[in-house]
Amino acid sequence: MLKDLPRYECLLEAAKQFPDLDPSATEVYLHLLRTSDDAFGALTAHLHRAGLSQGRFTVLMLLIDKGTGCARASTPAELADRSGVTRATMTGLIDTLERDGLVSREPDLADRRMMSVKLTAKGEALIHDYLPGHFRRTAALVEPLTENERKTLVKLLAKIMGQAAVLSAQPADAVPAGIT
Amino acid sequence: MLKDLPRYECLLEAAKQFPDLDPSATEVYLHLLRTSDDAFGALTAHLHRAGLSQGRFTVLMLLIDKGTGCARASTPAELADRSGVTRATMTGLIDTLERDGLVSREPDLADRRMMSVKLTAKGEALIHDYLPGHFRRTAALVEPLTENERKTLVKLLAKIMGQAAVLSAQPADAVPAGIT
DNA sequence: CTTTTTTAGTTAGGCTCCTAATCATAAGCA
DNA sequence: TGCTTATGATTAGGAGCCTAACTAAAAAAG
Repeated sequence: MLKDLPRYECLLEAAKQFPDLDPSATEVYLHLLRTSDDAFGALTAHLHRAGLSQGRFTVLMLLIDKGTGCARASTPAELADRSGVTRATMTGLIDTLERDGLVSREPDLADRRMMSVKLTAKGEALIHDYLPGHFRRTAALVEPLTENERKTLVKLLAKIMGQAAVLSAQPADAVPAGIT
Repeated sequence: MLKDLPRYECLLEAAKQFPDLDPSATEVYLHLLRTSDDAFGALTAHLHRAGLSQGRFTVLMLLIDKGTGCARASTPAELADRSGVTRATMTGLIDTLERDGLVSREPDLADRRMMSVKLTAKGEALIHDYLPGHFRRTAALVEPLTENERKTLVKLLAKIMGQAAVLSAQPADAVPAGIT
Protein backbone atom coordinates (compact mmCIF):
# COMPACT_ATOMS: atom_id res chain seq x y z
CA MET A 1 0.00 0.00 0.00
CA LEU A 2 1.22 3.46 -0.88
CA LYS A 3 1.97 5.40 2.26
CA ASP A 4 1.62 8.80 0.68
CA LEU A 5 -1.19 9.17 -1.78
CA PRO A 6 -0.17 10.59 -5.14
CA ARG A 7 -1.23 14.15 -5.81
CA TYR A 8 -4.07 14.57 -8.24
CA GLU A 9 -1.87 16.28 -10.83
CA CYS A 10 0.30 13.21 -10.68
CA LEU A 11 -2.67 11.04 -11.59
CA LEU A 12 -3.56 13.38 -14.44
CA GLU A 13 -0.02 13.14 -15.72
CA ALA A 14 -0.04 9.35 -15.51
CA ALA A 15 -3.39 9.28 -17.32
CA LYS A 16 -1.67 10.73 -20.37
CA GLN A 17 0.38 7.59 -20.67
CA PHE A 18 -2.40 5.21 -19.61
CA PRO A 19 -5.70 6.10 -21.29
CA ASP A 20 -7.49 3.55 -19.11
CA LEU A 21 -6.60 5.41 -15.94
CA ASP A 22 -9.61 7.28 -14.57
CA PRO A 23 -8.04 9.88 -12.26
CA SER A 24 -11.04 10.46 -10.01
CA ALA A 25 -11.74 6.73 -9.73
CA THR A 26 -8.13 6.01 -8.86
CA GLU A 27 -8.19 8.81 -6.31
CA VAL A 28 -11.28 7.32 -4.67
CA TYR A 29 -9.76 3.86 -4.67
CA LEU A 30 -6.49 4.99 -3.13
CA HIS A 31 -8.25 7.14 -0.54
CA LEU A 32 -10.49 4.25 0.37
CA LEU A 33 -7.59 1.88 0.93
CA ARG A 34 -5.46 4.46 2.70
CA THR A 35 -8.29 5.54 5.02
CA SER A 36 -9.27 2.01 5.84
CA ASP A 37 -5.67 1.13 6.54
CA ASP A 38 -5.16 4.18 8.75
CA ALA A 39 -8.39 3.67 10.67
CA PHE A 40 -7.66 0.01 11.04
CA GLY A 41 -4.09 0.74 12.10
CA ALA A 42 -5.21 3.24 14.73
CA LEU A 43 -7.37 0.59 16.39
CA THR A 44 -4.99 -2.29 15.75
CA ALA A 45 -2.25 -0.58 17.72
CA HIS A 46 -4.43 -0.91 20.79
CA LEU A 47 -5.32 -4.49 19.95
CA HIS A 48 -1.65 -5.37 19.89
CA ARG A 49 -1.14 -3.79 23.27
CA ALA A 50 -3.83 -6.12 24.58
CA GLY A 51 -2.09 -9.10 22.99
CA LEU A 52 -4.70 -9.37 20.26
CA SER A 53 -4.73 -9.16 16.49
CA GLN A 54 -7.61 -8.46 14.16
CA GLY A 55 -8.13 -12.17 13.60
CA ARG A 56 -7.99 -13.01 17.28
CA PHE A 57 -10.30 -10.11 18.12
CA THR A 58 -12.85 -11.20 15.53
CA VAL A 59 -12.88 -14.72 16.92
CA LEU A 60 -13.42 -13.50 20.47
CA MET A 61 -16.22 -11.20 19.31
CA LEU A 62 -17.95 -14.08 17.54
CA LEU A 63 -17.70 -16.19 20.68
CA ILE A 64 -19.40 -13.65 22.93
CA ASP A 65 -22.86 -14.96 23.58
CA LYS A 66 -24.47 -12.44 25.87
CA GLY A 67 -26.20 -9.19 25.07
CA THR A 68 -24.96 -8.80 21.55
CA GLY A 69 -28.25 -9.38 19.83
CA CYS A 70 -26.53 -11.69 17.36
CA ALA A 71 -26.15 -15.41 17.28
CA ARG A 72 -22.75 -16.54 18.44
CA ALA A 73 -20.57 -19.03 16.66
CA SER A 74 -19.14 -22.15 18.22
CA THR A 75 -17.49 -24.45 15.71
CA PRO A 76 -14.23 -23.73 13.89
CA ALA A 77 -16.02 -23.97 10.55
CA GLU A 78 -18.60 -21.36 11.49
CA LEU A 79 -15.97 -19.10 13.01
CA ALA A 80 -13.95 -19.36 9.80
CA ASP A 81 -16.92 -18.62 7.56
CA ARG A 82 -18.02 -15.62 9.59
CA SER A 83 -14.50 -14.30 10.07
CA GLY A 84 -13.74 -14.48 6.39
CA VAL A 85 -10.69 -16.72 6.78
CA THR A 86 -10.09 -20.30 5.75
CA ARG A 87 -10.59 -23.19 8.11
CA ALA A 88 -6.88 -23.82 8.11
CA THR A 89 -6.29 -20.28 9.29
CA MET A 90 -8.96 -20.69 11.94
CA THR A 91 -7.23 -23.80 13.22
CA GLY A 92 -4.08 -21.73 13.68
CA LEU A 93 -5.92 -18.87 15.36
CA ILE A 94 -7.68 -21.19 17.79
CA ASP A 95 -4.36 -22.93 18.45
CA THR A 96 -2.74 -19.74 19.69
CA LEU A 97 -5.87 -18.49 21.48
CA GLU A 98 -6.06 -21.81 23.29
CA ARG A 99 -2.34 -21.70 24.05
CA ASP A 100 -2.91 -18.26 25.62
CA GLY A 101 -5.85 -19.55 27.62
CA LEU A 102 -8.45 -17.31 26.01
CA VAL A 103 -10.59 -20.05 24.45
CA SER A 104 -11.07 -23.76 25.01
CA ARG A 105 -11.67 -26.51 22.51
CA GLU A 106 -13.80 -29.57 23.31
CA PRO A 107 -14.98 -32.39 21.08
CA ASP A 108 -18.64 -32.28 20.14
CA LEU A 109 -20.41 -35.32 21.55
CA ALA A 110 -23.16 -35.43 18.96
CA ASP A 111 -20.98 -35.18 15.84
CA ARG A 112 -17.52 -36.51 16.45
CA ARG A 113 -16.06 -34.63 13.50
CA MET A 114 -16.78 -31.31 15.15
CA MET A 115 -15.16 -29.33 17.90
CA SER A 116 -16.87 -26.85 20.18
CA VAL A 117 -15.00 -23.63 20.91
CA LYS A 118 -15.81 -21.53 23.95
CA LEU A 119 -14.46 -18.41 25.61
CA THR A 120 -12.68 -19.13 28.87
CA ALA A 121 -13.26 -16.87 31.86
CA LYS A 122 -9.94 -15.23 31.02
CA GLY A 123 -10.96 -14.65 27.43
CA GLU A 124 -14.31 -13.25 28.43
CA ALA A 125 -12.72 -10.89 30.94
CA LEU A 126 -10.19 -9.71 28.37
CA ILE A 127 -12.70 -8.96 25.64
CA HIS A 128 -15.13 -7.27 28.01
CA ASP A 129 -12.36 -5.12 29.43
CA TYR A 130 -11.18 -4.26 25.95
CA LEU A 131 -14.44 -3.42 24.24
CA PRO A 132 -15.41 -0.11 25.89
CA GLY A 133 -12.14 1.55 24.83
CA HIS A 134 -12.45 0.00 21.41
CA PHE A 135 -15.92 1.45 20.95
CA ARG A 136 -14.78 4.85 22.19
CA ARG A 137 -11.95 4.86 19.67
CA THR A 138 -14.30 3.79 16.89
CA ALA A 139 -16.64 6.63 17.80
CA ALA A 140 -13.70 9.05 17.86
CA LEU A 141 -12.67 8.01 14.35
CA VAL A 142 -16.04 8.94 12.93
CA GLU A 143 -16.77 11.75 15.38
CA PRO A 144 -16.48 14.72 12.97
CA LEU A 145 -19.10 13.27 10.61
CA THR A 146 -22.72 14.27 11.11
CA GLU A 147 -25.38 11.58 11.12
CA ASN A 148 -26.29 12.61 7.58
CA GLU A 149 -22.70 12.38 6.43
CA ARG A 150 -22.45 8.94 7.99
CA LYS A 151 -25.50 7.79 6.08
CA THR A 152 -24.09 9.24 2.88
CA LEU A 153 -20.75 7.57 3.44
CA VAL A 154 -22.29 4.18 4.10
CA LYS A 155 -24.44 4.54 1.00
CA LEU A 156 -21.49 5.42 -1.23
CA LEU A 157 -19.39 2.63 0.23
CA ALA A 158 -22.23 0.20 -0.38
CA LYS A 159 -22.18 1.11 -4.07
CA ILE A 160 -18.51 0.29 -4.30
CA MET A 161 -19.06 -2.91 -2.34
CA GLY A 162 -21.66 -3.89 -4.91
CA GLN A 163 -19.26 -3.24 -7.77
CA ALA A 164 -16.58 -5.26 -6.04
CA ALA A 165 -18.99 -8.18 -5.82
CA VAL A 166 -19.73 -7.86 -9.54
CA LEU A 167 -16.05 -7.66 -10.35
CA SER A 168 -15.21 -10.67 -8.21
CA ALA A 169 -18.03 -12.70 -9.72
CA GLN A 170 -16.56 -12.42 -13.23
CA PRO A 171 -12.95 -13.28 -12.63
CA ALA A 172 -12.16 -13.65 -16.30
CA ASP A 173 -10.33 -10.93 -18.19
CA ALA A 174 -13.47 -9.00 -18.87
CA VAL A 175 -14.03 -5.35 -17.98
CA PRO A 176 -13.22 -4.07 -21.43
CA ALA A 177 -16.00 -1.57 -22.04
CA GLY A 178 -17.94 -1.16 -18.84
CA ILE A 179 -19.58 -3.65 -16.59
CA THR A 180 -22.94 -2.10 -15.90
CA MET B 1 -12.49 -9.07 9.55
CA LEU B 2 -16.16 -9.83 9.80
CA LYS B 3 -17.37 -11.30 6.54
CA ASP B 4 -20.99 -10.38 7.03
CA LEU B 5 -21.61 -7.00 8.56
CA PRO B 6 -23.92 -7.02 11.57
CA ARG B 7 -27.38 -5.67 11.02
CA TYR B 8 -28.06 -2.26 12.44
CA GLU B 9 -30.57 -3.61 14.98
CA CYS B 10 -27.84 -5.87 16.18
CA LEU B 11 -25.62 -2.87 16.85
CA LEU B 12 -28.46 -1.14 18.67
CA GLU B 13 -28.93 -4.22 20.80
CA ALA B 14 -25.23 -4.42 21.62
CA ALA B 15 -25.21 -0.73 22.48
CA LYS B 16 -27.55 -1.49 25.36
CA GLN B 17 -24.82 -3.53 26.97
CA PHE B 18 -21.97 -1.23 25.93
CA PRO B 19 -22.86 2.41 26.45
CA ASP B 20 -19.68 3.45 24.64
CA LEU B 21 -20.81 1.82 21.41
CA ASP B 22 -21.94 4.42 18.90
CA PRO B 23 -24.05 2.42 16.43
CA SER B 24 -23.73 4.73 13.46
CA ALA B 25 -19.99 5.16 14.02
CA THR B 26 -19.48 1.42 14.26
CA GLU B 27 -21.56 0.93 11.15
CA VAL B 28 -19.39 3.40 9.27
CA TYR B 29 -16.22 1.78 10.54
CA LEU B 30 -17.29 -1.73 9.61
CA HIS B 31 -18.54 -0.64 6.19
CA LEU B 32 -15.27 1.14 5.56
CA LEU B 33 -13.18 -1.91 6.36
CA ARG B 34 -15.48 -4.31 4.55
CA THR B 35 -15.63 -2.15 1.41
CA SER B 36 -11.91 -1.58 1.35
CA ASP B 37 -11.29 -5.27 1.80
CA ASP B 38 -13.76 -6.21 -0.95
CA ALA B 39 -12.43 -3.64 -3.39
CA PHE B 40 -8.89 -4.61 -2.59
CA GLY B 41 -9.75 -8.28 -2.91
CA ALA B 42 -11.37 -7.79 -6.30
CA LEU B 43 -8.17 -6.26 -7.67
CA THR B 44 -5.83 -8.53 -5.74
CA ALA B 45 -7.30 -11.62 -7.36
CA HIS B 46 -5.98 -10.34 -10.67
CA LEU B 47 -2.65 -9.43 -9.15
CA HIS B 48 -2.22 -13.00 -7.98
CA ARG B 49 -2.97 -14.29 -11.46
CA ALA B 50 -0.09 -12.14 -12.69
CA GLY B 51 2.19 -13.56 -9.99
CA LEU B 52 2.07 -10.33 -8.01
CA SER B 53 0.93 -9.32 -4.57
CA GLN B 54 0.01 -5.91 -3.24
CA GLY B 55 3.49 -5.43 -1.86
CA ARG B 56 5.21 -6.55 -5.04
CA PHE B 57 2.88 -4.41 -7.14
CA THR B 58 3.57 -1.33 -5.05
CA VAL B 59 7.30 -1.83 -5.39
CA LEU B 60 7.07 -2.16 -9.16
CA MET B 61 4.88 0.95 -9.36
CA LEU B 62 7.41 2.93 -7.35
CA LEU B 63 10.19 1.78 -9.66
CA ILE B 64 8.50 2.96 -12.84
CA ASP B 65 10.31 6.06 -13.92
CA LYS B 66 8.64 7.12 -17.11
CA GLY B 67 5.52 9.16 -17.67
CA THR B 68 4.13 8.88 -14.20
CA GLY B 69 4.63 12.48 -13.22
CA CYS B 70 6.05 11.36 -9.91
CA ALA B 71 9.56 10.85 -8.69
CA ARG B 72 10.55 7.22 -8.67
CA ALA B 73 12.24 5.45 -5.80
CA SER B 74 15.46 3.51 -6.08
CA THR B 75 16.86 2.45 -2.72
CA PRO B 76 15.35 -0.18 -0.43
CA ALA B 77 14.97 2.40 2.33
CA GLU B 78 13.01 4.78 0.13
CA LEU B 79 10.90 1.96 -1.28
CA ALA B 80 10.13 0.83 2.25
CA ASP B 81 9.19 4.31 3.44
CA ARG B 82 6.95 5.00 0.48
CA SER B 83 5.39 1.54 0.50
CA GLY B 84 4.58 1.74 4.18
CA VAL B 85 6.45 -1.42 5.13
CA THR B 86 9.58 -1.91 7.21
CA ARG B 87 12.98 -2.17 5.65
CA ALA B 88 13.21 -5.77 6.69
CA THR B 89 10.02 -6.47 4.79
CA MET B 90 11.37 -4.60 1.79
CA THR B 91 14.49 -6.74 1.84
CA GLY B 92 12.27 -9.80 1.60
CA LEU B 93 10.11 -8.33 -1.16
CA ILE B 94 13.15 -7.37 -3.21
CA ASP B 95 14.61 -10.83 -2.59
CA THR B 96 11.67 -12.56 -4.22
CA LEU B 97 11.28 -9.94 -6.96
CA GLU B 98 14.93 -10.38 -7.80
CA ARG B 99 14.61 -14.16 -7.69
CA ASP B 100 11.76 -13.86 -10.19
CA GLY B 101 13.82 -11.59 -12.41
CA LEU B 102 11.56 -8.57 -12.13
CA VAL B 103 14.05 -6.23 -10.44
CA SER B 104 17.81 -6.09 -10.09
CA ARG B 105 19.90 -4.99 -7.15
CA GLU B 106 23.26 -3.27 -7.56
CA PRO B 107 25.54 -1.69 -4.99
CA ASP B 108 25.59 2.09 -4.96
CA LEU B 109 29.04 3.31 -5.89
CA ALA B 110 28.81 6.63 -4.04
CA ASP B 111 27.51 5.30 -0.71
CA ARG B 112 28.58 1.76 -0.11
CA ARG B 113 25.86 1.16 2.47
CA MET B 114 23.20 1.59 -0.15
CA MET B 115 21.81 -0.57 -2.87
CA SER B 116 20.22 0.61 -6.09
CA VAL B 117 17.10 -1.23 -7.20
CA LYS B 118 15.93 -1.14 -10.80
CA LEU B 119 13.20 -2.70 -12.87
CA THR B 120 14.48 -5.31 -15.30
CA ALA B 121 13.14 -5.41 -18.83
CA LYS B 122 10.98 -8.33 -17.72
CA GLY B 123 9.65 -6.39 -14.76
CA GLU B 124 8.92 -3.36 -16.85
CA ALA B 125 7.10 -5.44 -19.44
CA LEU B 126 5.04 -7.16 -16.79
CA ILE B 127 3.91 -4.01 -15.03
CA HIS B 128 3.15 -2.19 -18.27
CA ASP B 129 1.12 -5.13 -19.51
CA TYR B 130 -0.70 -5.34 -16.23
CA LEU B 131 -1.57 -1.71 -15.62
CA PRO B 132 -4.23 -1.05 -18.30
CA GLY B 133 -6.46 -3.84 -16.97
CA HIS B 134 -5.79 -2.73 -13.44
CA PHE B 135 -6.90 0.80 -14.22
CA ARG B 136 -10.00 -0.46 -16.01
CA ARG B 137 -10.94 -2.54 -12.98
CA THR B 138 -10.34 0.41 -10.67
CA ALA B 139 -12.59 2.57 -12.83
CA ALA B 140 -15.24 -0.17 -12.83
CA LEU B 141 -15.22 -0.29 -9.03
CA VAL B 142 -16.08 3.38 -8.78
CA GLU B 143 -18.12 3.55 -11.98
CA PRO B 144 -21.59 4.04 -10.44
CA LEU B 145 -20.47 7.13 -8.50
CA THR B 146 -20.90 10.53 -10.12
CA GLU B 147 -18.03 12.97 -10.05
CA ASN B 148 -19.76 14.83 -7.24
CA GLU B 149 -20.24 11.67 -5.23
CA ARG B 150 -16.57 10.86 -5.72
CA LYS B 151 -15.60 14.26 -4.38
CA THR B 152 -17.94 13.80 -1.43
CA LEU B 153 -16.57 10.36 -0.69
CA VAL B 154 -12.96 11.53 -0.79
CA LYS B 155 -13.84 14.43 1.48
CA LEU B 156 -15.55 12.22 4.05
CA LEU B 157 -12.75 9.69 3.93
CA ALA B 158 -10.23 12.48 4.45
CA LYS B 159 -12.01 13.47 7.66
CA ILE B 160 -11.70 9.95 9.00
CA MET B 161 -8.09 9.82 7.89
CA GLY B 162 -7.47 12.96 9.91
CA GLN B 163 -9.07 11.44 12.98
CA ALA B 164 -7.00 8.29 12.55
CA ALA B 165 -3.88 10.43 12.54
CA VAL B 166 -4.99 12.15 15.74
CA LEU B 167 -5.79 8.83 17.35
CA SER B 168 -2.47 7.32 16.33
CA ALA B 169 -0.56 10.33 17.61
CA GLN B 170 -1.84 9.85 21.15
CA PRO B 171 -1.29 6.17 21.70
CA ALA B 172 -1.94 6.37 25.44
CA ASP B 173 -5.23 5.26 26.90
CA ALA B 174 -6.87 8.56 26.28
CA VAL B 175 -10.09 9.05 24.33
CA PRO B 176 -12.28 9.29 27.39
CA ALA B 177 -14.49 12.23 26.60
CA GLY B 178 -13.93 13.23 23.00
CA ILE B 179 -10.77 14.13 21.17
CA THR B 180 -11.73 17.23 19.24
C1' DC C 1 -25.05 -53.18 4.33
C1' DT C 2 -21.29 -51.68 1.74
C1' DT C 3 -19.29 -48.16 -1.11
C1' DT C 4 -18.91 -43.49 -2.40
C1' DT C 5 -19.23 -38.75 -1.50
C1' DT C 6 -19.34 -34.93 1.52
C1' DT C 7 -17.96 -32.49 5.58
C1' DA C 8 -14.98 -31.00 9.84
C1' DG C 9 -10.67 -30.35 11.22
C1' DT C 10 -5.84 -30.56 10.84
C1' DT C 11 -1.08 -30.63 8.87
C1' DA C 12 2.57 -29.05 5.69
C1' DG C 13 4.70 -25.58 3.17
C1' DG C 14 4.84 -20.88 1.29
C1' DC C 15 4.29 -15.66 1.30
C1' DT C 16 3.95 -11.24 3.55
C1' DC C 17 4.38 -8.76 7.28
C1' DC C 18 6.37 -7.64 11.86
C1' DT C 19 10.23 -6.70 15.77
C1' DA C 20 14.81 -7.13 17.39
C1' DA C 21 19.50 -7.85 16.67
C1' DT C 22 23.62 -7.51 13.70
C1' DC C 23 27.09 -5.58 10.49
C1' DA C 24 29.19 -2.20 7.58
C1' DT C 25 29.58 2.42 6.26
C1' DA C 26 28.99 7.41 6.78
C1' DA C 27 28.67 11.56 9.46
C1' DG C 28 29.25 14.43 13.56
C1' DC C 29 32.12 15.90 17.18
C1' DA C 30 35.97 16.48 20.86
C1' DT D 1 42.34 12.27 13.81
C1' DG D 2 39.75 9.00 16.55
C1' DC D 3 35.42 7.97 18.91
C1' DT D 4 30.56 8.01 18.99
C1' DT D 5 26.32 8.17 16.80
C1' DA D 6 23.26 7.61 12.91
C1' DT D 7 21.97 5.21 8.78
C1' DG D 8 21.35 1.38 5.10
C1' DA D 9 20.71 -3.27 4.59
C1' DT D 10 20.33 -7.76 6.14
C1' DT D 11 19.27 -11.85 9.10
C1' DA D 12 16.55 -14.54 12.56
C1' DG D 13 12.39 -15.73 14.46
C1' DG D 14 7.44 -15.18 14.91
C1' DA D 15 2.32 -14.42 13.54
C1' DG D 16 -1.36 -14.50 10.28
C1' DC D 17 -2.86 -15.62 6.01
C1' DC D 18 -3.11 -18.76 1.98
C1' DT D 19 -3.56 -23.45 -0.94
C1' DA D 20 -3.25 -28.30 -1.20
C1' DA D 21 -3.20 -32.65 0.78
C1' DC D 22 -4.65 -35.63 4.43
C1' DT D 23 -7.58 -38.10 8.31
C1' DA D 24 -11.75 -39.26 10.42
C1' DA D 25 -16.54 -39.31 10.64
C1' DA D 26 -21.16 -38.64 8.78
C1' DA D 27 -24.37 -38.85 4.99
C1' DA D 28 -25.85 -40.52 0.63
C1' DA D 29 -26.17 -44.00 -2.95
C1' DG D 30 -26.23 -48.45 -4.66
